[in-house]
This record gives sequence, C-alpha cells and structure tokens, in this order.
Amino acid sequence: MDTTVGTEACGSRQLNPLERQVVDFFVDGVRVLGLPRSIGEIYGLLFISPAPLALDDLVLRLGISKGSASQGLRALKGLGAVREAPGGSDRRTYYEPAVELKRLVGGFIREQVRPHLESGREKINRLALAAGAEEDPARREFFRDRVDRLDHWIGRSGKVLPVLQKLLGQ
Amino acid sequence: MDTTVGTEACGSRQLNPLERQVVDFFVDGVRVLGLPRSIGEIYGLLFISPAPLALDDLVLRLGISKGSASQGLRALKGLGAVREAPGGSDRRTYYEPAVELKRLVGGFIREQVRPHLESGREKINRLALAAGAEEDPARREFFRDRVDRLDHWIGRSGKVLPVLQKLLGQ
DNA sequence: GCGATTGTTCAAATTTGTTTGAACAATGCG
DNA sequence: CGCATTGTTCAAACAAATTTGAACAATCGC
Repeated sequence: MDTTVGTEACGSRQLNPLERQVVDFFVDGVRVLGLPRSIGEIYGLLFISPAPLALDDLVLRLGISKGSASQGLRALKGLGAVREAPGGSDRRTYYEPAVELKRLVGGFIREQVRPHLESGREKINRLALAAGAEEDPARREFFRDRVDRLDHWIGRSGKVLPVLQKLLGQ
Repeated sequence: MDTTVGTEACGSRQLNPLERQVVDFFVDGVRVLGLPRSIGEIYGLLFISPAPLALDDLVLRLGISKGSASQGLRALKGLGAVREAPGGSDRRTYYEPAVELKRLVGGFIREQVRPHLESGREKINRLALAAGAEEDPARREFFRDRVDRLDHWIGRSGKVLPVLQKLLGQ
C-alpha cells in the first residue's frame, strides 16, 4: 500500500467522465428526495461499478470521509438500496446496489413516506378534538370540514401508495 | 389601527391551539416535500382561516418577516396552492388556499417533479454517449445495461405521474 | 401628482443540515 | 492473546438553505 497524499480529495483515481456523470445524476436525484448529497454519490458510484466496492473504495474514489461513507452506506442499507455483496473473499465488506426500481421505491416509501403518514394520522386525531371544542357553531362546522378534508387526504394517500408501488415495479 | 409592538414576534394575536396544530401539521408536511418551513406555516394558517388573509395578517399572526411572507406567497401561487381571494374591498390582496388534493398534487408535480424528470432525460442521453465510448466490450455492455435501466426508470416515472394525479384527484 | 400604504428584492444574519476527523469499538489473523 | 485492519460514533467545523430587515418600487385614494 502506498501512503501518498492523505485525506485531501483525489489522491489516486479520480472518477472517470462516465462515473462522474452517473454520480451527478444521482446526487441530483436524491436531492429531490430530500436525502444528502453523499448518499447520491455513494449509490451512484456503486450503480455504475461493474464490481462491488468496499467502504475504502468509496472514500478514495469519491474523496469523502470515512464517516460520510459509513453513514451513507447505513442509510442506503436501511432503504434497501444497497446490500452486502456475497462471497467477498476479503476481510472487508463489499457492497452492491439494488437496481430494481420496485425495490428502491418500496424502501423509500417504507422509510420516508409511511412514517409521516402515520404521524399525520395521529395529528389529525388530535386536530379533530380541538376543532370540536370550538364554541361558535358556524366556525365549528368550518373547522370540521377542514379537518375532514385532511383526513381524506391522508386516507387517499395511504390507498394510493401500494398502487404506485405496483405501477413502478413492473 | 394600532401600532403597538412592531416587528417582534407575537405582538397581538398569537395562534390559538387549533391554528397552532394545523400550522405545525403543514410545516411537517412541506418539510417532507422539501419546501421551506415558512411555506407550510403560511399555507397552514390560510387553510384553517375561515376568511382570506392578507400579507400583513400572515406577518402578524405567524411572526414571520414581510420578506418571508411575500416570497412564501409567491411560491404557493406558483404551485397553485393559494389564489387571490376575489372581491377584497380593501386595497390589500387577500389570499385563500386551494384545498383540493388534485390541484395541490398537480401543482407540485408540475413545478417540482416534471422539471427534474426532464433534466434527467437529458442527462441520460449524454450518459448513453459516454457509455458507448467504452473500449472493452464487456464493460461497454454493462454500462449500456445500466444506462438503459436509468432510461427505463425515467420513462416509467413519466408514465406513472398522470395516473397518480388521477388517483389522488378523485 | 402627493403621501400613505402595500408589496418586492436581495445582501447579510441566522438557522438548519451535512461532513469531517479523530477517538473508539469490533473483527479477524497469526 | 496482541496487532493490524476495518468500520462506527459523534462533537465540532463547515456548507447550504432560509429568514430577516431595510431600502426600494408599485399602487391607490384623495
């Protein structure tokens, strides 16, 4: 092993143009989903790598810190977007991406969407209570209508998610 | 009109508990969508207000700055999530929320989702080029497959959006 | 038109969220 | 075991995004 350079960016192999483009593609992609940049970088590089990569590879090639790589991989595992590659002869753990849209969408919905729907439902229950406490009948009617509407939104979203998942997963 | 207090938070009427809860609900909601907090606050207060509100009302009741209120209203108008209330006798412009899920989802897709799909398509075209330039046939085949997959993702997403919109909009 | 009111803009301040890096824990090998 | 390598944690540094506020523009009634 050589010990040239150190922590600073791009010691040995920078990304080649294709890799660069793919990484950027995913950086933008995860931005839309509200996930941090490093997660897009990691997934992007795994996605375009013919062979699985270990944490050190990510650190070296992306020029990110070990901490970022570790946390990013953990998050991606949680989303079901990467898995450990089987049979790494090495002592290290190698990762490969999940590339089926179905799986990716499923993981995102499970981890990022459903929890919010749940907590939304709870909040709406409390809201309904508060709305019912209004004295003035006309205003109470109005509040009731609004809360009903929220409830309806959440209910519909819950219904639509599985359909969405099925449509994307073919 | 009185001129008590000034710019500092909560001079006159703070939010009552119901309003507080609704505002918080939407603050969380827009957070998930990657929109700033102030947008959730503004929409939330409009949503639970029986009568349309003007910019000054939002500033006063939410304790946010005029700048935030102005920018937030502009963004919400862009999303089709609020509109100017008709017939305000006053000199001021009053706003009311759009409360149909269909409209809200439609606006979000139009403003936040479609542009990213578009730019994604363009990036993939460039990617395909870069992938084709690979010398080694096996690697080229692999890259091709990956890029095809991305293309497929984007294509499918574009197909699903209208369905999603229709399902949510009933 | 003039003055008062309403609304916008944007650079600076603030807040929020991400990344770093060094200390620490875990793991496997000899 | 003891050492070397791999991976994790988390407080501090940093970066990105939002909010503020004050200067400016637009609008309206008189």
